[in-house]
Amino acid sequence: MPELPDVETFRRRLQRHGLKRKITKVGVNDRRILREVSARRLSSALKGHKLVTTRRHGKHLLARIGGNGWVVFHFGMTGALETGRSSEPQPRFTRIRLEFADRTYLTYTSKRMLGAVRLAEDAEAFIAGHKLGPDALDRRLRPADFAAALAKRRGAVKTALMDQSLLAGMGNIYVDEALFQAHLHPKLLADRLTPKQIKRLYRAMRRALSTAIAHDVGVKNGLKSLPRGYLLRRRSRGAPCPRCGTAISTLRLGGRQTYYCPNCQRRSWTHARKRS
DNA sequence: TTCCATGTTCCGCA
DNA sequence: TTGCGGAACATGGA
Repeated sequence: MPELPDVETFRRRLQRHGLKRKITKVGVNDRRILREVSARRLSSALKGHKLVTTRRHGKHLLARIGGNGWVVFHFGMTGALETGRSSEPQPRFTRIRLEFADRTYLTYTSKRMLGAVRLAEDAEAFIAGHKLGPDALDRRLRPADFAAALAKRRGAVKTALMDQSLLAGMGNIYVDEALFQAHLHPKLLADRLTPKQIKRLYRAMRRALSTAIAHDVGVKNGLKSLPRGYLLRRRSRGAPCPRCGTAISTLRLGGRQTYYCPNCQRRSWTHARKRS
């Protein structure tokens, strides 16, 4: 599930239900999810302390520990953060569980175990160390920065947008949506987009991400709760394009299945450059 | 049973 | 050096 909008939803959940409560117990159900930290060290860093602030950068969620440092969550393809009362059963696939003094809990769940939980001394250093680009929704990211980043890329625009070192937060799903909204073929070359196309893409990307957050896509009905006109509501081959009715096509790009409308997202001359 | 999956990383090749 | 395809990771669900 987790791309930027989902992680933002988890952040808000943590902000609301996980801060300023004393952590009384740290349960590690499966230590394979831990990176560069032992279960014992994670526990001693958290136990007796409170989480005091949250922060999201791309698909990473960071929570500042009252004592010192940060706990950093990455969700892989199937991770989530859930909260509840201690009396309720814990969710399936719980890997890490924090018990709070007010008899509530926070769990990190992950079906496929592709995510990671770690500790970091400093948030900025963590972001820099993991070579993450600017957050895709960061207000400081201006269209000109976006254009400059794309201009440095040789390959397909879709591949560029998925590269977390260029831009943090976009994944397979939302890249498809942004390209669809911007009427751009996924295989257009990033460094050959016109200023107009880049502007369209920038707007479509920001709109798609903030719309998904506003619609609580990470919580409620998932992608089905997006407004009409969104490709993601029916992301399947042969489904009618929500704009023109043409059957949605697929292609494989960067190892991922890519959905697009062959009519709305026609290639133009900007793609025609051949590799030499 | 087989295939696919919203992420990341590493390897080999061109 | 850059970009890309493919595989691996691990496991549930269609």
